[in-house]
Amino acid sequence: MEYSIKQVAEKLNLPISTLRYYDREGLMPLLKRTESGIRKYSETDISWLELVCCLRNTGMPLEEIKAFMELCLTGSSTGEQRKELLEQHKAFILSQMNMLSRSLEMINYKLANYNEIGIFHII
Amino acid sequence: MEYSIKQVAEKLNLPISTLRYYDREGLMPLLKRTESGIRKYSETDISWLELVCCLRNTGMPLEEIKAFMELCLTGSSTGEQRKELLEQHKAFILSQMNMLSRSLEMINYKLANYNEIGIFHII
DNA sequence: ATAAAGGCTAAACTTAACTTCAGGTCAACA
DNA sequence: TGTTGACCTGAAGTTAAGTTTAGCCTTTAT
Repeated sequence: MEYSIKQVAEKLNLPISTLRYYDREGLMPLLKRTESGIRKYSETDISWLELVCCLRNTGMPLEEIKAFMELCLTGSSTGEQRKELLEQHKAFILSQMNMLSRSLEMINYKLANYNEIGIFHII
Repeated sequence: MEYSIKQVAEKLNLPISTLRYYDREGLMPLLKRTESGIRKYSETDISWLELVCCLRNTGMPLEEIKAFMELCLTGSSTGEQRKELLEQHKAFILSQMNMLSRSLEMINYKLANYNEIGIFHII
């Protein structure tokens, strides 16, 4: 099954302009076109895009995602490097989660103050 | 106790340029200066900055932080609004954490594949 | 008294990640 | 056959959040 850019945009909830941008930036090296130049996304393209979104949403820069992709394209010899890259990003995500929960604590503390009658000091 | 911009930068681990930028953007309305115009940060300024960093690190735009600050300055009548704003941001943080843990799962799944001998397919 | 270290400003520059625009092509259907 | 809707490109514009630069002033230590 193949999908038009519009269908992919709806499926992944991304703007069409972003899909074109990712392609332009070389993040979709396997993406095929019709003779007349229209993009046709395969299931594999979509899986790859899902991974791109996952990495992007968790703060990996497109440059790095591209580097990862290039490792994938190079073949099985890069397995260790790819693993290393994902491990690093995993550590990054864990530290993000950590920061979020510390911030959450701070905010809960503020909110608790707001709930005590009359405690509305500055900050 | 009062602090110079350099001391604050070290304490909060922020570049001096960022501290000046925050001030320039109106995020430090209570910040005092010496006669000759040098910033002197009070303990309160530092607490406020810590909150700013907490909100900023968790994805709140400076514009919104500023809006929150202005509510704080307006006084106790804005208690409900401030509470509402923090509650919303709390919900945002929770959804962030959610996304991070879903992404973590995906990455763990990829990593598990890398650990199985010979499974180094594309993507 | 003077030099070094630290402070100040306004304005320009940077970066990532998109989005918008202008102008053109393609495909399907009434 | 023509018009409508979806697609294309290259180039320019946008936005947030800073950073850098240039030129100048102040404070402190020698």
